[in-house]
Amino acid sequence: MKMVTIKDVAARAGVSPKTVSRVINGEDHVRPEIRDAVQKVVAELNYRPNAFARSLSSSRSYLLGLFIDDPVSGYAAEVQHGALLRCRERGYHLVVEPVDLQREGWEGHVRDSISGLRLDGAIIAPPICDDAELLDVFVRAGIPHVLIAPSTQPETSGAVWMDDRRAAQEMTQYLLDLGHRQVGFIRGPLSHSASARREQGFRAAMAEAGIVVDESAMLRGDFSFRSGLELGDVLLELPCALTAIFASNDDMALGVLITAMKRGIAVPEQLSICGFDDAATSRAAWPQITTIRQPKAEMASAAVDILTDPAFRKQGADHAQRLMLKHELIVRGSAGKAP
Amino acid sequence: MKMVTIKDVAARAGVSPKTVSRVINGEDHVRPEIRDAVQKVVAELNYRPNAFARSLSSSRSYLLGLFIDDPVSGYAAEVQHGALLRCRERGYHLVVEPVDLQREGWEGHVRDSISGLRLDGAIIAPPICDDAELLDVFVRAGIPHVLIAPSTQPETSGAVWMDDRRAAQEMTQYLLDLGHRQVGFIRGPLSHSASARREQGFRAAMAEAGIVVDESAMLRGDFSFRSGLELGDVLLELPCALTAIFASNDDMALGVLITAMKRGIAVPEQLSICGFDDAATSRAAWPQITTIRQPKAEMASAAVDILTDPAFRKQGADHAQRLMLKHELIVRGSAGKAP
DNA sequence: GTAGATTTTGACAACGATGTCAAAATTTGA
DNA sequence: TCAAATTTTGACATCGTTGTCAAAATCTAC
Repeated sequence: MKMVTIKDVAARAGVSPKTVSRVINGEDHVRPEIRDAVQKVVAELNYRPNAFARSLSSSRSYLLGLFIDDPVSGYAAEVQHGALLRCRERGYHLVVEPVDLQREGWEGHVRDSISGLRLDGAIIAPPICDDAELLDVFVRAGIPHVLIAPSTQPETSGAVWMDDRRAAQEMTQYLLDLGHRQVGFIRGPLSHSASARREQGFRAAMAEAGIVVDESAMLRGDFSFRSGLELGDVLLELPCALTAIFASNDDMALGVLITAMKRGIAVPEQLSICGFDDAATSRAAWPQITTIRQPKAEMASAAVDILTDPAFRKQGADHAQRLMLKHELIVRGSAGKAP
Repeated sequence: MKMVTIKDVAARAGVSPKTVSRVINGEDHVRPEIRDAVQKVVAELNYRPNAFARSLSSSRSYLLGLFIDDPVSGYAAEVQHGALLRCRERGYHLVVEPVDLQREGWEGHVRDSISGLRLDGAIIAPPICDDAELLDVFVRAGIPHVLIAPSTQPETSGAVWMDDRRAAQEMTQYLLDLGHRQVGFIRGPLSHSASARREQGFRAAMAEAGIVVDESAMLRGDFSFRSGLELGDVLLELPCALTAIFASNDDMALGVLITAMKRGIAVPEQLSICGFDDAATSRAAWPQITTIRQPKAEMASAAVDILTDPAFRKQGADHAQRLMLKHELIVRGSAGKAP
């Protein structure tokens, strides 16, 4: 197919290609009447600049990379969507790159994207945003990058996050306010730093209420539905008779819910359950799960904003930017008054 | 950051840039010893070709577009992942483009991707792969494209799909074999062509068994959890006392399941439920939902294969390729013997 | 050993935009 | 009105690769 080039537009508008370029990029120093004329021709010919030529010439790619561990998860999907929409608004495109740190050769893939595609910036999702070796690849390549919900915040990286600790604390407080005193907690995997912060929040709220946490009711899961199923069984066998279980993500909360159902335990009448994430599944269950909404899409859009902000781009990756977004406690049916 | 160019490699290997280019692209006509020498230098310098320069020069972008309606759905995630992995194997990158046909300006966005990024090919997911206007944009642009599970198969488009009709027929037969005679069916939205084929399969199996379908037990949902919830209520009020309900996707099946639970109806003892899709949620519920596994990732990989197949690329989009993949009936706990 | 066929190699010109910088046009100030 | 200051414009080189095509090297057959 014949493509319309900047020359075609220039010829038809009776100006030089450079002038057309100026109009397209909204630069100064173009007389209004010429600007209008050029824009008219652009519209007429339906001209679109060739992204490759532009990138080659300007050494900007208008491409952001989203590096993510498990692109199939609902979490990933929401993050991606948030990033995608904002990219579009900003005239950028998004390239999604799955990174499996367990697999040999991940570094090569990441390098390929950075060097081959000349990414203008990178968004790195949890949990891989906590991997020092991975971050080092970006730092060494001099690519501006923003971490989503990282555990530590390296000087050289931007970051967008929410207060997991505080959110977990609020959720725990919510349970305490409902009269619960025997509360079990299911931690997430060590690889997810957020899960540690959630645990801290839980402990803080309990301590504040003067309740000694029963360590036998603090189990570690792996964020999977199955582990919720299994650990729920363990918790419900406990002699201390829990009246509430707080799982540090929704999939596990769902597992606990199903386990309770199998055992004929009424939720929330006999047992309150709450989760964390506001995953799609938390709404699919019955009763729907009381949980914490993470601003997933918003974190991603914010990351795009940071990376595409002209001011930020100018000063380079030195002034890594940081931003904390708000979470929200979503009350649904799975948690109720203590029996 | 200083980038390594093909010239650097050429200089160090003592050959011309063109020869390096030949080695990199695996072309013929390079003496083995030179090939090896060049490859060694490439490894030493950690050279990666600049994708933009390459694209600009060769008028190939090594970029495929995935055009999708709702990128947040689990379906989308699986399709995307399948495509992503295969793209990587083939040295391609994937750009995901959400397309909202309801929104003014979608055509402009699609055109932007095609023209601006010079996509080498496009994968179009359901349900938008059934929109003639959208397809026309690709056809006119002369972009090879493969439709995933489309309803009709235009001559100018490739397609990858599964046999929805047959799958639904098998599922229905499975219910019939379990002794069910009063079976309700929840259809999908008209916009999803697959849902019509699933309905046909259901009717075919019922007809074959000599059972007259009760039209009042054939309701139309919109593939959402909520509609399963509501229509489940309607079906369970029916005087004909259904012993099984076949929802044409898992989210709706889940809705029916929850409704049954709320009403104290035991699944599968009193009511069998089955779905379609093998969505993540179908495993999260209890009992887990008996369903049809769609080869989502496989369809996407196959689409990538078609688009990146050199033979296909050479002969152009004229020889649109077609491929049907196998589904699988997944027996879980939500369907059992008729009471 | 030589002519001719074949393979291997490299020089050079694209690809389509933007950056640089100097020329042309316009405005300003006296 | 003219010189100087300022704004607007375009010529040209450049980004890093690949396509084209002719030159150089090698092989084949007599």
